[in-house]
Amino acid sequence: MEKLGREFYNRDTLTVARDLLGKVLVRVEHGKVLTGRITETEAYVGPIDKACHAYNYKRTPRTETLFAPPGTAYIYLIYGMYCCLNFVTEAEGTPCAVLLRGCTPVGDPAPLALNRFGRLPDELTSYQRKNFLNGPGKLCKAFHLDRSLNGTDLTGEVLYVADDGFIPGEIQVGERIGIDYAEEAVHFPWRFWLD
DNA sequence: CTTCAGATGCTCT
DNA sequence: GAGCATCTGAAGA
Repeated sequence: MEKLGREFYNRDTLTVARDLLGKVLVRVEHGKVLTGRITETEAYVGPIDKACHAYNYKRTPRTETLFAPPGTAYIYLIYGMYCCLNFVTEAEGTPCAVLLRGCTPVGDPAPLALNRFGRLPDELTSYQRKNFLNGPGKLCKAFHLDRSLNGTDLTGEVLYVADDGFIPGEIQVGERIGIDYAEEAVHFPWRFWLD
C-alpha cells in the first residue's frame, strides 16, 4: 500500500473528494493498525461555500486548522458528542477540506467493532452490522479519532490514507447532508459515494 | 422499513 | 443564548 503524499491533497477540493473514494484510511494507535475503505465524502470549499466553517476565509480558533497545509487532519466536535474527520486540501491559507462520511472495514473489523460498540463483530446485531461505519460520527468513534488528533499531519505515521490499487465503481453524486443553514450552498452537488 | 425526541458541550455572537 | 457537517433507541407502519 502506498501512502498518499501532500501533493494528493494539494489539488482542487472536489477532485480530492472524488479521488479519496476507494482509498484506505489508516489509523495507528498503540501499535495497532485500523483500516477502512473510504466510501463517502463531502467537499467544503471555504472561499465560496456557506456550508464551510471557514466561509469567506473566516478565521476563528476552531477554523485555524483549515488554513494549515494540505494533508492536515481537521477534526471538530459536533452536537456535543460526536467528532467529524476532514482532510485539509488546496494551498496553505486556502480554507478547504473533505469530510469523511463513511467507509467499510478492510482487514480485521474486530478493533473497529470494539471501539464503536464494545463488542466483537460476531456479537453485533444485523442492524449494527449494516450501519457500522456509514456516518462521520460513527467512523470517528470506530477509529478512535477525537480532537486530540486535530491538526495531525497526514504524511506522518499516525493517521494517513493509502492506495492499495482498488479500482472503485461508478461514483454517485448528490447534495450534502445536514447543512440546511447554508442557503444556496445547500444544493451544491458536492457529496460523493460508492454503492 | 420510517419517523421522532433527546442527548450533550463546544463555538461564536 | 442559539445552533450545530450526528446518532441512538423506541415506537409505528
